[in-house]
Amino acid sequence: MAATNPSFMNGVPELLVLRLLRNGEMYGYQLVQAIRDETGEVVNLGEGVVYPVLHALEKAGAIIGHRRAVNGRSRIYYALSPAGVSRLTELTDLWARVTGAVQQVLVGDTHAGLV
Amino acid sequence: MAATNPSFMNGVPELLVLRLLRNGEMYGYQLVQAIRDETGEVVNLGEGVVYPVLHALEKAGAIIGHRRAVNGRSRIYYALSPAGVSRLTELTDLWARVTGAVQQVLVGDTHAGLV
DNA sequence: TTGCATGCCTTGAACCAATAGGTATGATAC
DNA sequence: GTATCATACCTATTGGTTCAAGGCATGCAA
Repeated sequence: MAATNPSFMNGVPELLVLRLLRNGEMYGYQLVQAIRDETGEVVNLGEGVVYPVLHALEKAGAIIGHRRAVNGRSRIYYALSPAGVSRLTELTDLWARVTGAVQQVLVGDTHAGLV
Repeated sequence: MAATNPSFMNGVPELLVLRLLRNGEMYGYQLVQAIRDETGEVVNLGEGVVYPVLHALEKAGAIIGHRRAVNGRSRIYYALSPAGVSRLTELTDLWARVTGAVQQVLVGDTHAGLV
């Protein structure tokens, strides 16, 4: 029973970060705000969530960070690698499968449909 | 990185159990199979997941268990309580909000729509 | 010079699914 | 008759992930 974010968040931060980076490189602080804004404040990830995700993704080779100075500020811009693209595809697919399966139960379609 | 079930499972077991019980009382072993069958085997929860969920829900007053003997077998049938019904409503709502928000990012609708 | 927004980061606790066990009964197969 | 399987219940432990709560530094405005 989290006060800030509802449950159902497992794996969502990674998916959202990858998806947003597909539109072009972004830096951590910017991702935090983009996620808050684009979800209409339904999902509000703290920096303590986003930065570890970025570091894990970079370590896994899914994204690549470049330090750059903008207006005297130091930012780390992250870009998707080919591995990151396929990871995104994989996660998007998984997301569709799981949400679809749950939705099926919620709607109450009592049939074991093939594929 | 779970080997069996994909990620995105946070809170899902509780939601599925509550939803299935809305159709009428069921027992643990039966719930395990129903979840596997009705999701087309996309979601496959072990008994080690379902039983703790049932115990937690009963402790919270969301469901009520009755031990009953059927064919010489002892089963504990669980039924939704009024508290369980509102918990189900709450979770269903949350599920819709979160999946909707994520979907919005996945599709790439860059607008902060109200409500 | 005080405060605030930006921008990066880590640590600790808490939660929850998943694994891997364990017990016991009835039915079926050898 | 006894070994095995499906049924039916249960718990302890592990591991992964989110989250809160900090800390550090810079630029700009009051």
